[in-house]
Amino acid sequence: MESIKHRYSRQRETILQVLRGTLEHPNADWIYNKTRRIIPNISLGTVYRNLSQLVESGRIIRIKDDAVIRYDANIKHHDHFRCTSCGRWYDIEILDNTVIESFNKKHKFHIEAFNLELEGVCEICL
Amino acid sequence: MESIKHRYSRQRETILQVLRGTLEHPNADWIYNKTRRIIPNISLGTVYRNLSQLVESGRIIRIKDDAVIRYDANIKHHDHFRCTSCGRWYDIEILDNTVIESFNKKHKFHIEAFNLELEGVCEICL
DNA sequence: TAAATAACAGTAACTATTACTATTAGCTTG
DNA sequence: CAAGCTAATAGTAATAGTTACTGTTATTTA
Repeated sequence: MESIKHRYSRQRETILQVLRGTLEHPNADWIYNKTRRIIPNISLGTVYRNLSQLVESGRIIRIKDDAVIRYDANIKHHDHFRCTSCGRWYDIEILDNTVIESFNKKHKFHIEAFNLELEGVCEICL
Repeated sequence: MESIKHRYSRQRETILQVLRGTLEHPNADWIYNKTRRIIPNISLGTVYRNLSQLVESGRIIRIKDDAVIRYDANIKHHDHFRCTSCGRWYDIEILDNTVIESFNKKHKFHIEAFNLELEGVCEICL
């Protein structure tokens, strides 16, 4: 990762700071609106392009809602839990590499990445 | 599940047969085109509506690509693996309920559903 | 400090999905 | 089994999220 040559841009760094400054798992539009408070004339296209670049360079990760793509600045492996009652997203830990490695040993697949999404009811709502 | 009252419709049953007849994990548009060979004037909206109903009633499941929703007629729990080289989707088994149950015991979350997606390189491509 | 070009803002286009409307066709009940 | 109720339909318009395009700006490098 991070092999692609990217020039510095204030827009990209601001987007990253915005995302690092929240525990929500926002989508592009949320990030766009927050970033606009800092760079009022930033364009939505710039947000999308930079989010993709940040994913590409491994500085953030993508998570997938039913339809919308959401982002997370926490790049160490973790799983995601969505509360069906309040809609919050949580970072949780269930899967680790050992599960994957043992699968790789048994089969002729080579697993490079995995994404686990859970849903149910969170502690607050219970 | 299957508590909702649905009238019979040839369109819905045909869609289900089309999906049961493939091991691909097609999206709505693919299903629409296949179904059109049987019911030429079926509408895309009908396909979407029925896919949602079939999910609702537990006869099929949804899986999520980066952007597009895909469907699977195999409703027994399994995980999905996508080959980054050829793009194929595979049904595989890694997670089972015991992993989830043990998590539920340790935490105050109540997990109701989970979806694991993996990517890497498949046997054929290796 | 000038040339090369990545990144930008602004906007148009695209794609997947949902909503709307008038019509058709399963189901229920007298 | 015919009449009435309304789910489901076809066809189309609208929406939302995302990507592509264009002329301009700004970072890098030599």
